[in-house]
Order: sequence, then C-alpha cells, then structure tokens
Amino acid sequence: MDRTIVPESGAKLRLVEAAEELFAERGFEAVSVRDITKRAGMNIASVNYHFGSRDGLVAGVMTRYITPINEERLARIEALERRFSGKPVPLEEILDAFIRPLATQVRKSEMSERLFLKLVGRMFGEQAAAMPPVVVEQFKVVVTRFLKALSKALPDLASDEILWRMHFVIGGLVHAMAQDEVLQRITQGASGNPTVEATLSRFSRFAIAGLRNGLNEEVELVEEVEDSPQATFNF
Amino acid sequence: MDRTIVPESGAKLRLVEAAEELFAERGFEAVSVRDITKRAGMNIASVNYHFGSRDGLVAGVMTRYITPINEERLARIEALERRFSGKPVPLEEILDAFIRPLATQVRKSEMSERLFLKLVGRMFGEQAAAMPPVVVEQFKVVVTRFLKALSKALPDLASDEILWRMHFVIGGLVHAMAQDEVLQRITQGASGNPTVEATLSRFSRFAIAGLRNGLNEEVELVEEVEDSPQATFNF
DNA sequence: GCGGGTGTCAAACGAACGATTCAAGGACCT
DNA sequence: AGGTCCTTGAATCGTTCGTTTGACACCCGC
Repeated sequence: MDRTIVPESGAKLRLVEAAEELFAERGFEAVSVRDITKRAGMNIASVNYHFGSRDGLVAGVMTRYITPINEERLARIEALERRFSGKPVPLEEILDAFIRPLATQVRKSEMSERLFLKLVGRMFGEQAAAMPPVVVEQFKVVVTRFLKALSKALPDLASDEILWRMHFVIGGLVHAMAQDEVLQRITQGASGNPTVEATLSRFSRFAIAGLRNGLNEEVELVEEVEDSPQATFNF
Repeated sequence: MDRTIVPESGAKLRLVEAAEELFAERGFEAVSVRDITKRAGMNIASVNYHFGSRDGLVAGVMTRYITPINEERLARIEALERRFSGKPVPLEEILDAFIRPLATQVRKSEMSERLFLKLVGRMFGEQAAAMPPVVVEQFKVVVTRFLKALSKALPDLASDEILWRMHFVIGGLVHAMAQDEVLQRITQGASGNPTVEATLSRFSRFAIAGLRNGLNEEVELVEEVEDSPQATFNF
C-alpha cells in the first residue's frame, strides 16, 4: 500500500481528480466517499485502501494543489530579491509574486478555471484547520519570506500592521475565488466570463492600494513589536 | 405552533442562543440538533417542533443576526444622504455606514465578541446559499442603496468596477471576522486582544484606500453597463 | 506453476444523523 | 371537573456516513 500523499499511481490519481471536482462543486463536507468513488468508477473501499481514510484523501487533494503554488511563490520572491539585490522590492512585484502563482497553477490543472478557483477558495474558507502539516509548514516559510520583503517595501508600516493588511488581502482573494456565482452575476453578460488573470489583476490593483495607501495606525497605539515572530496564516 | 422565524417565546429563544454558540464554535455543519438541544437543556424533538426542521433553526439564527445589521445600515445611509442632501456622501462615511453596524450589533449580543465575529463570518463562508429569502431580499435593498451612493462618491469608477471592489472588501471583512485564531496570533500578546471596533476601523482604513486609489480598469475593457441591475451579493 | 504481495470487489458494520411518533404533562378557560 | 390546546418526554424510524471485512483475481519472481 502506498501512503504517499501526492498520488502517482493511476488509481490514486483517479480518486484525487474525482474528489477535486466534487469538492469544488459542493464543498468538502458535502461530498461522501461514495460520491467520490462513484465518479472515479472505483470501489468504496478504494479510498481507505489508498489513502487510509477520507481525511487522507482530503489532505492529498490539498497538498496536490497548494504545494506547487507555494513553491512558485518562493521561487518568485527569491528571484525578485536577487534582481533587486538588497534594495527593497517594489510592492507591486511582491504582490504579483504572491498572487500570480494561482493563475499559473490553474493552467496546469485539468479542471476548468471556475472549479479550480472554487476549490482553492473553499480550502481556506472551510478547511483551514484540516490542512496537512506539510502544507502548514510550507506556509510558514512563505509568510516569513513575504513579510520580510513587505517590511522593506513599506518601511513606514509597523510589521503587525502589515500582517493585518495581508490578512485582509487574503480574505478578499479567497472570497473572490470561492464565490464565483456572485462574480458571474457582477459581470453578467457583458464581456463574457472574466478570466482568472483578469480577476486576479483586478484584485491586485485593489490590494496594492489598500496595502500602500491605507493610513497607518494612530501613533499612540503603535507598539512596535520586537521581532514579529512566527505569526502565520494560511494562504 | 409558532413558526415565526425570529423567536420570541422562551423555548425558541433558548434554542437559538444555544445554536448560536455552537455554530460559532464549530461551524454550521458540524453541529447536530442533538448538540443544540443538549446545550439548551431541551428535548431533541423541540427543534422540529418549534422550527419545523434543522434548516429552520439555522434560518432563525441567521435572521436574528443579520436583520438588525442591515436595518442599521439602511438607516445610516439614509441619514447620510439626508445630511448631504443630494451632494455625494464621502467614501469614508459610506463605508462606515456599511461596516459599523457590525460593531453595534455585537454589543447587543449576549455572546462574546469573538463568538459573534466567528458566527457572522461563518454565515457567509459556509452558508451563503442557505440564507433565508427574507434576508436575501434585504441584502438586495442594501446593495442597491450602497452601490448608488458609492457611484456618486466615486464618479470616475465604472459601476461594475465598484461592485468588484466591494466584493473584495466584503471578502476581507468576512475573512478577518471568521478566522480569529489567526488574528489572535497576529496581535499576539502585545496590547491584548483587539476589540471589534479596533479591528473594524483598521479594516476601514485598508478598504477605503483600496476602493479609492486602486487604478481604474484599462479603458478598452470598460464597457459601461446601462443600469447595473440586480447584481447582488450577500454581506 | 506456484506462493505472496497487490489491488479490487460486494457486503456488511456500528455510529450518528434529522425527523417522527405517540403518550403524558400542564396551563387555561368554561 | 372536564375539555382543549400547547408543549415536552422517551423511544424509534429510516438514511447515510466512514470504515472494515474476507473472498477473489491478478501478476511476478523464484
């Protein structure tokens, strides 16, 4: 039995792909292993055989999607820091390095863009607590790295104020991705469905303005934290 | 049997309050009617007797919380429009009228601030589809009203661009409210737990900047929609 | 060609769920 | 005191859930 999280054998892959589609359509909690195995054309027992449990399959789905996104984020931010060699990286570039990997990954997916966005959005809306340890650890690295870059790009902001704003940014991102019926209604008819990249770049403009131009906190409340430590949030 | 949604009799009230606490702690889908009736000290059948079904109770919880928030929003925006009598209402005032009712309502609640924020956040993260028709209708009114005010305050923005940005704003708001473990970690130790109002005003500064200063969309893509119609999103 | 992993299958398990039933209370009015 | 309506109680319904079982087929190295 092969308990690796990211699947390689054909059977595991079929299960993960069926689960992805169903999770995206209905949400993590509304899909049973019977639904998944039925769509995959496999036996009910196959989930427990290949993944140990339903939760194991959920972890497999999450890992398969989030890992490459975070790897690309790290690669991009490192490339930027090399390019600017010690100088602060512009805010636009940092945010782009954080957001664009979502669009990159969606192109590699077999699922439609709509499903992908819904899936990733749901992961954080519903399942932030159930995230596999491997992925949580990876997020910590990403957050630490980006926080440091943002602190240099926004030297007038206290680092916990930056964390707050990144938190708001992530919320808007997740919300926009998860609730696509709403998005469809917003852009109804006119100019067809927005592409993922159009949505993300639209969001980038909004987020950059919020990050940069939001007034800083009143001075008397700013208590400079020594080293804003392993404050971590997923996504 | 009394099938009004917002409870008045003692038994209904006790059920709704128990449900609120549990939903806030664990999420809507993770709480059974047995959990609720056990905490309320009532019989299992009481939920079905008083609310018709579990979904009826969920609707009751939502209605009880969202209705007064939206009523206060409408009252505030109407007061603003009277005060500015035809002239555009400043963006800060509009956003304040939208966000502050959350803080007002939390003070009326018997629950702790933390639970309240989690509850309201979860309503939209998990249950946007299950929202009672009464509440959905109320949201339509709110959105229409605020969109009109925002269009006057931001005359350079196409109205569907405003809708997009409000969508992002709502996402950040919901995310910030729902994921309070993260917030706690962000503000760890230093200066104690943030109050609801501090969080909301911090968020306001961020959102105002994003709404106002985000660059407008490239001109060739802006296709002015005739009357941005019943585009609606909850919250 | 034969034994031991490897994978799939139908079937069933126990637990938990929302909902229902029906009898028994209890308040209130006549 | 009797009758009616509203509310609760314990018990149980039928479903669905994730998981487990044990039999059966397959393949491959010896």
